[in-house]
Amino acid sequence: MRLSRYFLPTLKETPSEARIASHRLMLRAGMIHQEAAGIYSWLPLGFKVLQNIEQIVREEQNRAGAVEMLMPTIQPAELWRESERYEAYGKEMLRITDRHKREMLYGPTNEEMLTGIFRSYCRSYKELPKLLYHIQWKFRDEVRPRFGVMRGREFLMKDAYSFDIDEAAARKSYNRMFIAYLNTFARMGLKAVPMRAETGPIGGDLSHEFIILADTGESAVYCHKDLVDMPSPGLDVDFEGDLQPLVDERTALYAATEDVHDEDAFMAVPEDKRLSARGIEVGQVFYFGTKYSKPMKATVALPGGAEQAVHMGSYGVGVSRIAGAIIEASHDENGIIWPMAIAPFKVGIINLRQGEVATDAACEEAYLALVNAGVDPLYDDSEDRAGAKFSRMDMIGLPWQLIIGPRGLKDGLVEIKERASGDRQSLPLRDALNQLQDICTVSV
RNA sequence: CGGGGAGUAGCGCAGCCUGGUAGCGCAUCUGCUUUGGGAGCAGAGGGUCGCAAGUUCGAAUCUUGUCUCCCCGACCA
Repeated sequence: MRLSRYFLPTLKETPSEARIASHRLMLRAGMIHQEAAGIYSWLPLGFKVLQNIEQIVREEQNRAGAVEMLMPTIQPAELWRESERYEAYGKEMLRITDRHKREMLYGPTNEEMLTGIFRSYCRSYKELPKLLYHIQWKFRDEVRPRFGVMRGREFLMKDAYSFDIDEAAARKSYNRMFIAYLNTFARMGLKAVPMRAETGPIGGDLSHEFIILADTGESAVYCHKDLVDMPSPGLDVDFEGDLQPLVDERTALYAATEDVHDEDAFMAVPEDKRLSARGIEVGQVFYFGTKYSKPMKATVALPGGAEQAVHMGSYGVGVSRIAGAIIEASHDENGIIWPMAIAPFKVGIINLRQGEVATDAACEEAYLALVNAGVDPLYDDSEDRAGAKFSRMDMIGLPWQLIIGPRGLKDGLVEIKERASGDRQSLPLRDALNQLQDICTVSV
């Protein structure tokens, strides 16, 4: 993509309303545009990031055996009356009345809706288990939205729902999602620690939150240090096999959010292994048994003919929130530092002297070569001065920069700069292109 | 929802106390010079001062109401 054709409205000055790094940088890098408190448009650069996150989530859900579908944003109130959550949910639920005076709502979550779908079609234990998910916008009318997309009112979320015959079977579904989440976050370059958590308004008695450690985290968390660097299970996990040992390995050590923190248990952790920090929740898994299936009569026939309410779980990943969370976990004073898997473009080409024949030609050659290699670089072909281009490229955080100017070309050289380390090397254009192609092909 | 703060040019702000034809920096446009870390000089364009009432000869400025945004807390993915 040529910058001159792109829509990248970067800001030199920081909008006054943004207080934390990710919010500031998302506004400055032209990723998002605020429409109202907690409601944002996703501009092209931000949208690419969002899609990259979404795609990784989708691939890992599919790998774990979940099946994608799509439910609407608007739901009828009746469904929520059945579970008695229509009144219980309170003002966080955005309620809408249509032209026929029917009560509707903008969905804050979809347990009721999918339970409704399930009971319409599934009558026998033979149809279990089922594990379905969708990626959809949701709305919770937070009293006080803040931190940009990390705590917006409208947010993009992946939520999966499992239906099983009993608790033992439900736990297997729970484990699938648990393992899938570890791989999902690892692929995004995040170190997410599963921690025991409160079940909240969704209800149930088994739940883990997946937490990214960051100084600006929303809540205090406590865990055993070894959990932070424990490697992810890996993409070759056999989801049809027994996942319990993998889950046990990660739940044996102490890890809890402040809501369920047990100081005595934490003190049992060796002192040099105790980690108390702040964290950002990027995912949560719940098992809640028959909380919805019972009142909503989602039952199946057992082999003997008796009716049994299905055991359910739900599993969320905050897709839009992760965009902010990654920046919180990965930035410096110059701007964002995208992990390779999430970066909106993997390579940025900087033309240091737009209009100078040899420089333009070299940039053009580099651009076309990378495009043809499937790399999708962002080529800064603007008339801006070198300094402005360096600053902007650093701010938007593309992992690799290819810097081409007359000074280097005189000796037949260009520069490659790695955003994360700041390391630069001078080399012939051919070599630079080969190197960038290798890097981008291997890690994608 | 309790407490606090702010709405003046695209962005960041001053002016308000003490009413009298609306300003600064950045950005934008034009010209010249410059050209490897957010350039310099000269010139230009752009605002019914959130909205609505009221006081006054006269309101960005004073009064009342209202809307929106932000911060702290409670709540939450």
